[in-house]
Amino acid sequence: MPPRGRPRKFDRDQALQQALQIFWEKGFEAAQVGDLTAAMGINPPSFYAAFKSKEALFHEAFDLYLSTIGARSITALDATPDVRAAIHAMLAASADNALGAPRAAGCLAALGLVNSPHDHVLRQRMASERRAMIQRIHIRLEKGRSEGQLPPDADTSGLAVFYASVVLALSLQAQDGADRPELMATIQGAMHALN
Amino acid sequence: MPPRGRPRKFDRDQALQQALQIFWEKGFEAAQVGDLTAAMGINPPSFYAAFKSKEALFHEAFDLYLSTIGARSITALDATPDVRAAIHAMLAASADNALGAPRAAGCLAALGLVNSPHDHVLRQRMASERRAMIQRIHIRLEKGRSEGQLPPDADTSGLAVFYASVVLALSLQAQDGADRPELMATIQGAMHALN
DNA sequence: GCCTTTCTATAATTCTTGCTACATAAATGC
DNA sequence: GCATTTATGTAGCAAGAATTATAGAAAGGC
Repeated sequence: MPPRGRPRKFDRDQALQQALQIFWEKGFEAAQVGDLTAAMGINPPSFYAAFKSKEALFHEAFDLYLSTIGARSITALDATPDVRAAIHAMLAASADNALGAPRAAGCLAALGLVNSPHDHVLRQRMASERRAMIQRIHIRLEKGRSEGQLPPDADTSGLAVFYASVVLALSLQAQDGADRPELMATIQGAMHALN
Repeated sequence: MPPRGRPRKFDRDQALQQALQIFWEKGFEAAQVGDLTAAMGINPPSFYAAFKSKEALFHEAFDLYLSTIGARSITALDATPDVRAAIHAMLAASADNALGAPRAAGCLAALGLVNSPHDHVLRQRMASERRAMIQRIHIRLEKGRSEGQLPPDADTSGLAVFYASVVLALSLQAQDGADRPELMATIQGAMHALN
């Protein structure tokens, strides 16, 4: 049966996607509620009734980002059999995401709230996501080593930190308007660490 | 002869240095005028009389940053004879700057105003500084190649983009609380691109 | 000594921005 | 039909932040 009161005139999921675009393009702070409601096609009261607050909306939008856009590089990392190819595929997916972002915004997880206070909840969530990325890369490298694709004495944890940093750098470059060849040059340079 | 009216009770240069610390630690937007005046030990009217506006003050503080802190990596880059050692010295200087920054803020030029609108004057100045860094690295690599320290077919412009991106990544990592060993691992990984 | 000039201190003022009150509309359940 | 529930739209509130008005203080010039 349908819910009790007057039904929504807008689609919540679609509005969330619009909100993600705005957050991604402008960042959390620069995206103001007026921008969001305009893109979502709703008014402030509907906004707050459906999403609680700007911060809560960002959490939801970020969930959506991770499960769709962000998941691509993780999939590339885990689903590619050869470890070098896997790292390359992850970096290529990151570059694609950065280039496909609205107004060259780079990765939302990489750059989100970078200039906010350290104790900001959302900032800490971004940082925690970045740490998780280091972990994922480390695990993948360890798997590659155990399969004999890397030398036994490879510094996998150092390499994990390095490749995570390259993902961040790709986003920063994209924000500065770098094009695909420039990002590819960065990836190519980074791949030498595995030779 | 001394200037006409009542003399300042504070030292302008010293106040500027304090302001730089605050901007560096918190970023342009998060550093509010109250934080700045508190650190500078002055009141808002003195602040505005001496520095025009928060934005003008940031310009001055950034000048100071470039000519002191930022200059260290450029000096390291230019003053080291061997090109590989020069790149390594530049990265090490960047890591030092990032680690020495107040509250692990990373490089001011690398991360400043990253989440601000693209048309913000200060943001564009940061971006322009980052582009200049790519240029400097490129020139240094070209010099090294002409001196026979790099293979004749080395992709110096691609490598320049890559190493500039590593500088950015070091700052982002430092903001997330990375310690020296982690930054050194990133540098070590990056150095493989020159082998 | 007094005028002019420039700085200092307290206390607003103005502008932005996230958020909400209020009145109204559209659905369900009895 | 009427009460209940939930959504919409207009208009505005409240808090925060950059900036300034006003009065008074400290120097030089005559």
